Amino acid sequence: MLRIYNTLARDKQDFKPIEANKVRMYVCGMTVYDYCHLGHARVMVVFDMVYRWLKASGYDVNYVRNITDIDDKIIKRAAENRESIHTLTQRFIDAMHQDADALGVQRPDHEPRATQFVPQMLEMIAQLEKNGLAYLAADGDVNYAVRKFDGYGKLSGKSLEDLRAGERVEVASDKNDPLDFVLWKHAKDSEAEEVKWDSKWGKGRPGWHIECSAMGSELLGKHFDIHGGGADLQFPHHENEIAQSEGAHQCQYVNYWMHNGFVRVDNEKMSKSLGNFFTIREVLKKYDAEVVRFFILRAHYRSPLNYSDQHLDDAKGALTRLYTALKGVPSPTSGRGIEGEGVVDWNAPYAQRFKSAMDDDLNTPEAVAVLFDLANEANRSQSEQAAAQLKALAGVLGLLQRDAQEFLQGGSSDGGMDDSAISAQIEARIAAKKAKNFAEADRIRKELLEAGVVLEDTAQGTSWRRA
RNA sequence: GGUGCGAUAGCAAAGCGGUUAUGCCCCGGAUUGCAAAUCCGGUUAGCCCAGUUCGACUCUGGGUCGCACCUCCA
Repeated sequence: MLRIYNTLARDKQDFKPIEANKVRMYVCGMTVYDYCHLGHARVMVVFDMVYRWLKASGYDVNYVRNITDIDDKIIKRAAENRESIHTLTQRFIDAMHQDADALGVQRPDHEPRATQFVPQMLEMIAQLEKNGLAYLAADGDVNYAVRKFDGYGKLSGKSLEDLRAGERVEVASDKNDPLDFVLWKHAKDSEAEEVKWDSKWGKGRPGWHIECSAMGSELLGKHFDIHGGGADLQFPHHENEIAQSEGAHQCQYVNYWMHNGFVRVDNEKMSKSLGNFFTIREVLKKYDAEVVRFFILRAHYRSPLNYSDQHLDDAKGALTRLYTALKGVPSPTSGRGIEGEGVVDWNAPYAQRFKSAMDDDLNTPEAVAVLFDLANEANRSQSEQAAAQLKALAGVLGLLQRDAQEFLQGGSSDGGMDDSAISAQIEARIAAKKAKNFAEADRIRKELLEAGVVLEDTAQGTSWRRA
């Protein structure tokens, strides 16, 4: 049975779906005004892994990951670029998809954009107003009256008193309570028509938190199973979502809240405000996308993950070991089902270990350790079956699905020797070896090594890979 | 200041009240013309102080340090 660490309970709990065999899951996605960085990569990969594991466990999953395409930063960036917000957001949505695809992230079932759900948001705000939880402030904004909602703070474990004590910012004057947050922002004259929607409170645009509440309930219902996102969204974003959804619908919003840990650089959170971030595409210039995915899944999703070249190099070496064990195993026949689906015999010992690791709060480091044990088994026994099992299990994590040779020999584009030049050198070396001219053979091997090519002589002949 | 999380070998990273985590690195052996890859074996752990226990890296208490949230952030 799957157990999930539920932020709401601060503990691991048995996962029981609301509807038998079905899981409804929502994850907070990106605000699209810039390229995704490694922190975004982690959310996408982590919840992709959760999505895959739920499906592999036999659930029919409805996975929603939203796109925030209206927001202060988007408006600002569009103005700086002198382009429409639509042009700007579309460009970065496309870029996000490219990055996600590269990392082997499956598309969610729905990727709703905030701008397409404004009517639902307005409806929800009206309901909150009706329930006495929202009010129109003097400045024209509609705010949420935090004090009126009983359970405020239950997710983040904060009390209103604690929050007040820690206030660091000058309070916006027109709020009844400093902790109240905006549901509807009134339009300013200076703003483009593109960012204004009509409402009964006047022209304006939605606040950030209401997006997720409205899109979540529209696509998944008022009460759904899993809601995920980065740990930094726990407060205030997710706390506010609960206040909105439960305040409007008068029922439980989400059963399991999952939060992934941060990516760090030099032990500090990678973030836009600190400016210490690396974009996905930047990293992919230097490292294979699967190495990056493996690097992420090798750590537990709730633990901090330090980024450095050394760690990526290490991940690359480890992944190389797995692929080496797979040499000669054909790629899965394409065309049907999920990668690895139908191939895994879950009663086999390694598969059982893998499953219990994954069922224990998605313990991918443990699951990956099983992969290495299986690689050892495959190498030792030279069993094609073991290798096939390795590939199938790894497939559940979205790993090891490429042809081993392609992975091991890939990366020629960045200035290395091309494949035909390598083949020519290998032929020359074989000739030298036949003539017992080992000095020449070793010279060629050394030359290739300096070009980043490692040779391996086997009974079947000489193979090579890139270091 | 409030709240929460963490501290495991050279690096990274898990489980577990007693029995090999795992990967990279390092050392020895097998294999190889020599290598590489692979296999076999080995070295290097559990922040500090108390307590519980026959026995603690694992449980409890205290301390120290680190990180995060309390402001937009995945």
